[in-house]
Parts: sequence; structure tokens; C-alpha cells
Amino acid sequence: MTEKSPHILIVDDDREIRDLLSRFLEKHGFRCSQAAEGREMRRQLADAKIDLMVLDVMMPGETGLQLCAQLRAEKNSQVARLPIIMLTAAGEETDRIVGLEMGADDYLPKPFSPRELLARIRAVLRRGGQDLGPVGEPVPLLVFEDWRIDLSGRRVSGPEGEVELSTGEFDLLVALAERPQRVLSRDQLLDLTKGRTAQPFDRSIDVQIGRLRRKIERDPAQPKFITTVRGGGYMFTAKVARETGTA
Amino acid sequence: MTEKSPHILIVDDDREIRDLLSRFLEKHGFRCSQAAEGREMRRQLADAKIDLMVLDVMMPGETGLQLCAQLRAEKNSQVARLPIIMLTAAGEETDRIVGLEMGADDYLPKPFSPRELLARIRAVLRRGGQDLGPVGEPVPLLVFEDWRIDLSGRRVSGPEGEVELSTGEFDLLVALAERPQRVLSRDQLLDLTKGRTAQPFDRSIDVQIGRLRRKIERDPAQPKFITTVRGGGYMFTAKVARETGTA
DNA sequence: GGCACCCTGTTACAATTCGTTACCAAATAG
DNA sequence: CTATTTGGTAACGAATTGTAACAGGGTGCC
Repeated sequence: MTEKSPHILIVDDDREIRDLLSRFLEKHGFRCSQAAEGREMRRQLADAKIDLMVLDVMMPGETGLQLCAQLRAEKNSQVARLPIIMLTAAGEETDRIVGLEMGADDYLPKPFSPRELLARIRAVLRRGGQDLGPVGEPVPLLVFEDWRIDLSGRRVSGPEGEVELSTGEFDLLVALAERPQRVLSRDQLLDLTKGRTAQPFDRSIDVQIGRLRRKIERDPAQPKFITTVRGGGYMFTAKVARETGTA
Repeated sequence: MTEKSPHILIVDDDREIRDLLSRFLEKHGFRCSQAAEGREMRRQLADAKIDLMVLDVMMPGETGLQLCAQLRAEKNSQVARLPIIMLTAAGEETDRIVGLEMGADDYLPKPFSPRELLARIRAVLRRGGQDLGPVGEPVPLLVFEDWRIDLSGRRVSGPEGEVELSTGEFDLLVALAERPQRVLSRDQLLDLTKGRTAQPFDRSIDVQIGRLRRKIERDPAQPKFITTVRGGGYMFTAKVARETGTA
């Protein structure tokens, strides 16, 4: 198989990060180009066939969000479908939401390890060929068992059809499902969902977990997806995949 | 009661550095173990629940890079996911790249301030791995006789079907079943399951063992799987296979 | 504004789990 | 054989989690 290796464009204002990622990805068989800001990015996109773009959210001038939105807006152009992975600042849950709404295919919170990025790139490229379908907009999803979470539409559907979750329940579910097989403490969950730290006798997470279980677990008393780890927190125990599908 | 704190393994051939880091990290609430070379490192990894490893690149005998690569190569074992922070000689950009390529989660060039290491450790622990694969991906299992332990789903099923284990019972069973044919002291089991050290007259492990036996042994008075080693601890005596299955 | 409705955090209480203690039996030492 | 040590386990109490009920705050509608 003498297939050409995928060509990745790294857009970040920090030269060191660009270089590091560039060499790292090249070592793993990708071809890389770099751009420090929007103008350069556009030149690269016009000059070469880019297969995937890694885009930093925080940049002077045009932000990654703006650039992403612009690209996605270019209907009937190739770049409108270009897979994009966003790099967001730590803990900026808002960036994630907005990023996905802007049409990013995935996102990675800083700080991240390069091998995480590598895994995401491969995942996005792997599924890339699938959504060549008709009109449907590609939508980032988390899928587990019979369930699918539409991250940009903030909707959840299970085997019986769509389930109505409140804002808080949805955020909690996503926080868990994005980190399966990991025990998340109440503090972490509070931080991830509300961005706040726990009060002395804060039980709000427990209550929200209970409400969420009642909506997504077949038997809320014997939860299959959200397991309690006594003294530790909660853990999402289903196998979760990131996919891109149609809403 | 000792609190649950992350357990860090420091691997460096320089005893002074090990001691220095050890004491510094312990001051900041971590528990530390040390290893001077690869053999000792492996023993530590097998004996205790290590949450993160700090690994020096330059070591006589096996280098940190080799060790890191070996660990990452151990598919369907926990250690393949163990967070690793590499210590590299100054200015060795190559080491940095290669280190990350080998699967380190972060790297720190010498000389570094302990405070810097502390920050990286916290960042890496906080981040955790979060690469999501396809849904059909195999699930790690421990299998012995008619029993199967679903490590990621935290479920256990025996010949009569699924058995309900509490959090502590499950953790204890896994600690034992992952180290069959080895005598584990109460201290080790406490560390592996609760991340704490034993109090003077601590019998909690004995009691948990009893509870666990009642749930998984056919005749709890004549235990077949978990045998008592008088004066030593407990030993899991069944032949255990690490497998991957579907759900 | 007033009202209805929904979401969410707090509180209280029930259920579960876990560690400690105590006592007994078994194993070992002397 | 007796004394001592070690492990098994019942029972109790403390800690943790599940959950129902309630209240405050927000939103949208009239």
C-alpha cells in the first residue's frame, strides 16, 4: 500500500507547540504543515490538499472559533468538510461547546499529551470516509451501547427514542461519558459541570447522578452505566466511542 | 486514618535525586516509592498500585526510553496506561520527541525545579488518559475457572451468573486476581485497594476477605481461590488468564 | 407584575457499606 | 499438653450513598 500519508495542518500561534507537534506527528507517519494565524492558514489550505487541521482556539487576531466558523460556512467548497480538531484552554467547557457548535469534529483540552492528540487524529481520519453521504451535516457524537449523545445539538437518544435531559443532567452525562473507565470524584464532576468547587456538605452531584440514572438506566437501582465507587466518586463503565454521524 | 493519596514511583539511578524528589513530593501529599533500575521498577509496579511514574531517561543498563516503550507495549495490562513523566538531560530536544513518541505523557528537562515537576504531575494526574476507541473494542477481562471479571465494567460473574460485589470487595478481588500465585500481605492489599497503610491493629482486610469469600467461594470455610498464608497474608491460587472479550 | 412551570441545590432520613471490636477456633511454639 | 499467636467472623457503629420532599430562582406567558 503506497498510499500517501495524511497531510495535517497545525494552526497555533505558539511556535514551540507547532514544532513539537509537527515533528511528533511526522515521526508517526503524517505529513505536516504549519500556520501561525488565519492568513497563513488560508494560504496553506489553498496550496495543498490538507486532510485534517489541528486548530488552537486561543490566538491573537482571529480566534480558532472564528476561523472554524468561516471554513464551515463555505458551503460547496471542500474545506467546509475538512476535519478539524480544536485545542482549547484548560477547563473551558464553554469553548468545547462553542467549538463543537462551530463544527469542529473533536476537541482536546490543554494540557494534552501528544499521544492523545495522535489517537484523536487517527479516530477522526478513520471515520472520515463514512460521512460522505448526502445532505446531512456531520455531527460529533458520543456513542455507547444503544445510546447516542449529540454533543453539538445537546440531545440524547436511547433505545426507546429521545430522552429529555436538563442542562445539568446533560453536562454531567457528557463529563462522565467523555472519561469512561475513570473514577471521577464529586469535586472533579462539580468542576467539569459547573466550574465550581464543593461546599462542605455538598450533595448536589449525588442528587444529579440519581436524576440522571432514572432517565438513562434501565434499572436505576442496579446502574449499568454510571457506577458508584464508594469513597471515590462515580465512573462511567460503558465502552464509549466518538463518532461523527447525522443528527 | 491515612488519606488516600496518589502513589508515585520515582525511577532514577541517582539515589540523591530519588531521595530529594521523594521527600519533596511526600511533603506535598503524595506517597512515593523508588527504583534505581528496570528490575526494581517492575517489582514495584507489580507489588503496589502506582498512579504515576517519574522516569529518568539516562540510566545505566536499560534506559528510560526502553523501559517506557516496554511498558507501553504491554497490551491489555494496566501498566500500558500508566502515566509517565520523563526526565531528560538539558536541551536534548531529541529526547523530548523520542520520549513522547515512546508514549510518555509529559517530559521535563533537567535541571528542573521540584515545583515544576509537582505542577506537571498534578496536570497529568488531573488529565488522565481519555482516548476513546470504537464501541466494538474488546473489553479487558480476568478469567479464572468459571469466573470472569470485567475490569472496565466492574462486574463479576460466576457459574451461577452475575454476583453483586461492593466497591471494596471488587477492588480486593482484582488486586488478588491480578497477582495470582503470589502472597500479598495485608499491607500490600490495603495499599492496592484503599491506597492507605495499615493501622496498628487493622483487621479490615481480614473482614473484607471473609465477605468476599462468602460471595465467590463455593465453600467459604474451605476457600479454593483465596487461600490464607499464615503469618504472610493471602494468595489467589487459581490460574488466571487475561483476556479480552465482548461486553 | 403575576403566575405557572421547570430546574437545581438543600435537607432529612433510609439503606448500604465498611472498619472496629470482641470473642472463638485453629495453628504454632514451648 | 498448655500457652501464645494468628485468623475467622458476628455484631455494632460510623461513614457514605440513595432518594424523596421542599424551597428558591429563573423563564416564559398572559
